[in-house]
Amino acid sequence: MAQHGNDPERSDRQHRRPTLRQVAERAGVSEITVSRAVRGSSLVASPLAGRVRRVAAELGYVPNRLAGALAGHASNQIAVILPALSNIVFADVLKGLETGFEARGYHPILGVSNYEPGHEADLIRSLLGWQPAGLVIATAGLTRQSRAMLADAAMPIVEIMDSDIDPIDMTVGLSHHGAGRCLARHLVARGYRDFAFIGHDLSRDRRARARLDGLRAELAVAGCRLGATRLRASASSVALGRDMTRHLLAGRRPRVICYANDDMAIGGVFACKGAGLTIPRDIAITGFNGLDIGQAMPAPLTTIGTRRHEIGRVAAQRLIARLDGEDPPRRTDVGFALIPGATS
Amino acid sequence: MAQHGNDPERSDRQHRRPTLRQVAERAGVSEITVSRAVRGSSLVASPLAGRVRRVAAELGYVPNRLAGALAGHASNQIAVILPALSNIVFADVLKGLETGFEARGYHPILGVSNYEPGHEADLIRSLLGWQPAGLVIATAGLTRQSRAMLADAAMPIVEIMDSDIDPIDMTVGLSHHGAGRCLARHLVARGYRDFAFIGHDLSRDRRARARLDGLRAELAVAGCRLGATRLRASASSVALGRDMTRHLLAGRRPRVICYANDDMAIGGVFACKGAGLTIPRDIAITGFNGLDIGQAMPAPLTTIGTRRHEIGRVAAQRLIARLDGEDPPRRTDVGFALIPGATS
DNA sequence: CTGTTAGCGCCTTCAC
DNA sequence: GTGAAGGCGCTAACAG
Repeated sequence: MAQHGNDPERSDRQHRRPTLRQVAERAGVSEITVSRAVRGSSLVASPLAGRVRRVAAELGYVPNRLAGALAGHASNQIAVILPALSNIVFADVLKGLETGFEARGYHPILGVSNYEPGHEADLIRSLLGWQPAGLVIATAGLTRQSRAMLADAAMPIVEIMDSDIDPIDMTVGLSHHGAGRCLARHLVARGYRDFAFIGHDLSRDRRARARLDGLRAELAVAGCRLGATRLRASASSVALGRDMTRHLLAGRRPRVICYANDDMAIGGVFACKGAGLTIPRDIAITGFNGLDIGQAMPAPLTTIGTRRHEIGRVAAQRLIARLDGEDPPRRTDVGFALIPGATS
Repeated sequence: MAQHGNDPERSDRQHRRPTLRQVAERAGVSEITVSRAVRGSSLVASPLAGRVRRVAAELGYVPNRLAGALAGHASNQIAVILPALSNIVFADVLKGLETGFEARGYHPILGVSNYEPGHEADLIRSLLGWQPAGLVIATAGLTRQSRAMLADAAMPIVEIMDSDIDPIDMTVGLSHHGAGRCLARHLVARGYRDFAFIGHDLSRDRRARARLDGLRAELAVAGCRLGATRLRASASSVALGRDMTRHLLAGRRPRVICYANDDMAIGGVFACKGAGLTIPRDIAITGFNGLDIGQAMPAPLTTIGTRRHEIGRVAAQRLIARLDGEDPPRRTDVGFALIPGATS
């Protein structure tokens, strides 16, 4: 009946997609043979496989992966939980993840925690329900419950961004505390002694907090003090960095201002220039991340370069390695690099 | 036997998660009752429902959504296909989508096409296999095949970013051609006559191409000509904008340089300043997108502001409306806004 | 190499 | 209100 491929029941966006059975009937073979042919199993004779695949293509057959994963105990979805998407950092990481996973046919299911541990817990529960093959998370602060769910999940888990933690399963990232210390040493070595800090809400962003702690610790070692430390409870941005810097400059001017990240530091550069200051003669400025834009400025920003895409790529690789039965390292430090720049 | 909740078979990350059946047995009811209780159906007496839910929680029961979606013909995943994640634009859109969907319990499954139509087609096929409840796509250039798959898919589809297209189902975006024309009119009205254009690879980015076409068309109307049009086949970035501008300035200097987007325009600002030019006295510069950083610069960028988060949010809303049986508009133009700035 | 049988875990439909 | 039967579409395991 469906001989001439013109099905009268085809009512626009309502008709059901063909299943294995339809293809099997049309090709005159069993369902399992179609299943094998479509998946490229070598258990089907080549000519037959070719014919079956042709029929499948004609019918526009698309395998139902829900059913496949349920029956085969193997989803190729990966849960990915990030704290934010508002700056380019996590977009870079996500791109790295996507690149690494995509090449092997895995697809990310995305959740964004907004740096809220409670919400993060909900996301974990919710995404685990899809029985993903693995989970990648840049934590916002795991609750006890979150930790229990992850410890219980029978799948590879990669905690990304921070290599200082003791991972539930694996971690890929860098030492934020170390990055803060590295920056401090650099600045002290250049002779700076009088520091201030400007950042966004660090109670939620633990990694930014670790950088500040590292900075402060190393300055203490050098006998310096971190002076004014201004934090504002809002998302980081260029405009915020600029405005907070203006306020800071209204008071006593420090010799160096360290910022929580490049975005804010760039705002700081604008504010200082606007105040008629020459960088780094009158004031030095540092950021964190090594964003393209900071390095493209007339005076490239002094900052710590991070390998965000690499973190994503390697995290994907580690997770896949585990799925392939290998035994990848529990902890991977992708490192960071001081970028001297010209603002200090 | 599992009386005291201490299962000896619990070998770290190997044990199977409890299913409806386990919960049912433990609670002394049928599976379907547990199913109903867990989903909050009113078909279960309150006290019973409470007890069942308590048992489920004790056992750490997490519903298998794969099975749920397969049996119930309703996944709550949404396929999202974007051309890139390398600049903040699509990260903003994705955040908007995530926000809109998350509130209703939908989760995005992400694919990135890298502006490759062939890859985009693969992604569509692949993601449709998960039987998502809907699909959101910022197209890279639909192939005939892609178009057929989408037209055939029995689900709401939102094509985002561009409102000029004739959508397969729905569209949410803005008129890029209109944005180009708007910018041209603004510049002509301010008396500019001598234009150049700098952009990245527009053969792949059709929307950027549409902006250029609109700009050119409107300039023609005003009797002006778009002079040097430099395009380079690589991803857009601040550094690329800066370098291409340096090259351009080595030749005849135009009165205005329009850039494909803000990133490149910011690079242009840096290059012009580096060349000792005063903006806008010696040369005017325009971008596209209205990024935070462009507006935080000492001289805010002349640009077209786009509502990226809004596009994502509204796209999610439209898609959900359709799932709720409503009849949302086929075409939604979220508009754009000329930002006069101080660089022209 | 190909096919048959028996589920995966859940939900719809229909009895009670 | 609660439950029993059957099936969603696919694949593992085994049979031929």
